[in-house]
Amino acid sequence: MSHTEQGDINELKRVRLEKLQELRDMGVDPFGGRFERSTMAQAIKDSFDNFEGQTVQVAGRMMSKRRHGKAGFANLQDYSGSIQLYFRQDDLGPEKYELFKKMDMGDIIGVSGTVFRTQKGEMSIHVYDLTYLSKSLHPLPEKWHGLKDVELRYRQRYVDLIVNPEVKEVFVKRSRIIREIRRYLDELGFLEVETPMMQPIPGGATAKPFITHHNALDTELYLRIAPELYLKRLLVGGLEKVYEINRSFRNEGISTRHNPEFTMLEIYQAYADFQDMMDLTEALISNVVNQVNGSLQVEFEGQTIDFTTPWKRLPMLEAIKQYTGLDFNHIVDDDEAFQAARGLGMELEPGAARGEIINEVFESFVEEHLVQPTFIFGHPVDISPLAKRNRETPEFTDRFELFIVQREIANAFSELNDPIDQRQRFQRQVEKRQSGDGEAHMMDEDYIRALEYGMPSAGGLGIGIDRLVMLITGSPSIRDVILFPTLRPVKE
RNA sequence: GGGCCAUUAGCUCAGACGGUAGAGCACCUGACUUUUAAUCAGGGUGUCGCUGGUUCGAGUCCAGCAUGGCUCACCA
Repeated sequence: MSHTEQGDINELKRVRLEKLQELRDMGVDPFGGRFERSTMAQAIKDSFDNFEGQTVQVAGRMMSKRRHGKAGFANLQDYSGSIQLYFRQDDLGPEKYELFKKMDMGDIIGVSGTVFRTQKGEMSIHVYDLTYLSKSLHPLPEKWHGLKDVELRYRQRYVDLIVNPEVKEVFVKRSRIIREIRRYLDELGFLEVETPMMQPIPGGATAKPFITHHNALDTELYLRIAPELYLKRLLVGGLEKVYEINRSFRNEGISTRHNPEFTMLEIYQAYADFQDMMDLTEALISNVVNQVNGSLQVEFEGQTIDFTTPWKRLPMLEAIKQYTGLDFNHIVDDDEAFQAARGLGMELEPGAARGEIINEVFESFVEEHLVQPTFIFGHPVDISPLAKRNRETPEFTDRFELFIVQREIANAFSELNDPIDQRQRFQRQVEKRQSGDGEAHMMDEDYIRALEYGMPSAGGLGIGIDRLVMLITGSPSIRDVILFPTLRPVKE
């Protein structure tokens, strides 16, 4: 232990360190090893009749302790739940009972005993042997308010998980959601793949990347902002139905809806289009919600979200017309669009393209109204550099976004597979980049070459897993569904 | 990055007008062999986020900084 740590040590920790030494002096290893459990706390409660009178071995963390002279009670918490323990000096003998007396809240122990019910009816274990498995040196937060300090909850998630049971439930649910997604896609014959997270050219989204450096290669690498371009290379290679669930990274602001690293699901299906992806999105999400929550209705911030299919499908221009009265079908050039947006009180940078303006208007006036699951489709090509143009109206794309409680949950389109058009779109992005837009795409020659070999027409879909988990678990902040959200490091 | 708010004991929180720092839980000592927010008797364990300033005197007022939350901007 370092000198400074010694100096900073507080009374509570000092007392526990002393007890630790006392255990050692008694010949007890405070950090015991393997312990054979015969069952779990919750299992005993769930089928008490089968367990009553039986001998069991359980292990876990002691969360409370009530001593009554030469007997006492404690509560033992394991992954499944918690159960009360009963200790009697007459049954344990003075040495083991001394161990019980020394036990602190938070200590991890294994016990052996018989299952019984107390006079007050509490299902309990009458302990006749106990083993120290880990001494806890820090006091746990208060027992009925739990740990509330948000910063501490995120920084020391382990403590949060110990004392706030609902936190564990959220992350168990998150795991089930992802498992259910995998199961669903695997059953449809999709192949799960892993593509580079460190990329020489970051692409597939408009976002600022993190930059890092590889020493041996002496080259800059970017943490991926999306897996998209690699997954579509796989379509070229003949992997016709692929998906990837993993992290992407964007070097942007942090908010209740944004974490610098976040989990995205991307799915690509050859010979399909964005309509197929809409059907898939609807089926996938409604299935997951139903499997995980046992219902298609979900409460979120006082609102009931109904995932019953089919969901509303609304063309973007239609939605804008509905909420602003503006019909961009009749506003055909950039100038006119600019004036129209100004008329709505929007401040725009001069030189914006009609498509960009349409998107701005949509985000400012429509998004806030989209509470129930709604597909918005038909995005301008100006804001969709990787999406296939619509046959009838080529300045729009066959693309949709899914909105639920004002949040964008999914984004999908018919994938652009024309290498010549793709090159021009990249070129346009490169120009934007040169004029200072750090989020615009870079030219990706290898991706163009892949398209030149021939990529089947395909539908592609991206779903923000963290946001989906937020909805399903009723969590208002993305930090509530990420175990270790990004925080500024504490500096010494 | 902007705006607003918060920061007091291990945890959850009080601290009017500026006058020697408080409670509950936890912890320590003792009593108690079926309690469960156990109870009873006793004990306060603190760089009031940090640095300055105003003042006879600052947890309290002022400024700057730090960390976090909400929100706006940006995005998924």
